[in-house]
Amino acid sequence: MSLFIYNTLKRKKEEFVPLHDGKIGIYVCGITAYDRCHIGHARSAVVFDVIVRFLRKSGFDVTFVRNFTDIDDKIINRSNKEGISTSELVEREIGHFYQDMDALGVKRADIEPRATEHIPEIISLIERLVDRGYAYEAGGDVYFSVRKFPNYGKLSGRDLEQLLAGARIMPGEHKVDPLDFALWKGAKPGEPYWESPWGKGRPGWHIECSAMSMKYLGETFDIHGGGLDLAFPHHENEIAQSEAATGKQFVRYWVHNGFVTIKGEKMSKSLGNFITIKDILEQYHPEALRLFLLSKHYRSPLDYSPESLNEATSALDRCYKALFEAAQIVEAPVKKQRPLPEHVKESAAFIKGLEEKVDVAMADDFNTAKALGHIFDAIRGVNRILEEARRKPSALYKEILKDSSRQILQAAKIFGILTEDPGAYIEKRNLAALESSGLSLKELETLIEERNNARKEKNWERADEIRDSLAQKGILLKDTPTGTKWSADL
RNA sequence: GGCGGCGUAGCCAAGUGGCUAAGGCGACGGUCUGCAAAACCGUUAUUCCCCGGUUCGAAUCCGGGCGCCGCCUCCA
Repeated sequence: MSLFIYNTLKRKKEEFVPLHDGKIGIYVCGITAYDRCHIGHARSAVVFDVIVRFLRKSGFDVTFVRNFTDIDDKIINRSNKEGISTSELVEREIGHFYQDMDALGVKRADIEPRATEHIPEIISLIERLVDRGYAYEAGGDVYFSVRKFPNYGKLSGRDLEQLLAGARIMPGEHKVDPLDFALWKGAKPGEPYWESPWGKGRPGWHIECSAMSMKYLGETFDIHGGGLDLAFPHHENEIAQSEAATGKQFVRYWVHNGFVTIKGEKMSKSLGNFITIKDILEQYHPEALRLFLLSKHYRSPLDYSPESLNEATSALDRCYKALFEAAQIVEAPVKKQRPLPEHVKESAAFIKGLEEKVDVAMADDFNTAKALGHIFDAIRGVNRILEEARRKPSALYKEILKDSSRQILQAAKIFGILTEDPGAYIEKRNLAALESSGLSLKELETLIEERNNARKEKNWERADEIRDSLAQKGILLKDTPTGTKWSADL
């Protein structure tokens, strides 16, 4: 199956053909480790996590690199403010990052390089640029001469004159042209520094990604990703530096994810309107967050609200409930071998084709929203089969439900959802509801018994009273042929 | 101001020239139930921001409006 990817460089969807047959190198800009990650970071992480999973499943041998920026102005400022070293701050925040990602089920990249561990590579890349006349030293800094690189602006669609209007030289900078950007920054007193041919200093932000991506993936590689806000200037500068140094195309496909917004505005540290991953996960299941993040195409803006997470939670519950019910049927002893009705066979046949449908959707520029739609269709299919299985039990349902569940789980894998045991998921929700209701299990069971006695005596008033008061506490009662069941208000 | 994107049901959202405009959340009616809940079935956009054009045919292409958002400074 051909894979189509929207390439920011070309501003259109195009067929993806890897540089080396069957192999893909992908580099994604990671975080600057100075603060907790918010939902915007989660989106980028989850989107590329899913993309990498899909590429691997499609048979590609993927090398996935995601960096940590562990030295820059924000890190220095923050560590000064907190009175700790930059490395203490960075270690702490990378620890937080891993906590969040592990909770979210975002897999580690194959290589997770840090800028400070690649100073020699960075220096040699800068030297190459100086040698080729694209960079110059000034006052202990080294700058890239934007005007010497003719293709500058090709990614973000800007020309130099426009850029010049907004560009300026800040105090303390030594650049010759306002358009130029720093490759190396001379150390100010008290700042961390490394020795270099230009004296003590540290790398600029953009150069680390060029140096590290080319080190691990080669001077030309397939996919470079990141948030849309990185397209300019970060990625534009990466292209300029890398291509000026090598004379070769740097990246073949640029992939940018859209922002998470809140009330229609971009969520960002500077606007202060962000919600951290940690905060979200205290209230919602990690898979509900993944479902929310994947519910819209990765390039579009995605608006966060508590309601949207509640919706995602309801949708997730629906899936787990169906899978749980299916597992119950699979385990229940049934002797009858009634033949299966036609519509059950149709549902099962649809579910058999699920993985292929999901793959087709994903191969079209990673259309997760469409793919998830197919998964929900399949869940409805399972519920249809269950409906029939409850009405007219037959041992034949066991196999068909087992198969259907397996296919759904298989298809859901690349999204990192439905990874829990359905029984455990529901149990967890139920216990949480019980706890927040303030009742003990014993008290709840006593109430259920009392209600059932009332029902036997047709004392509906008392029975409903008990049910209503439990409902107010978030516990639902369900009278089934096999007795009264209680559950969280799913 | 320059560049880019978006506007599909009550809400979220897929669909980029032609089969019944996916799916989720919600609402309403039915089946089930003592009544409920869950699940299933049905209803919920004769129409895709507005106006004009191209075409046998447009949500989808083109032109013009209106509205929203992003980038142009650190940002996933």
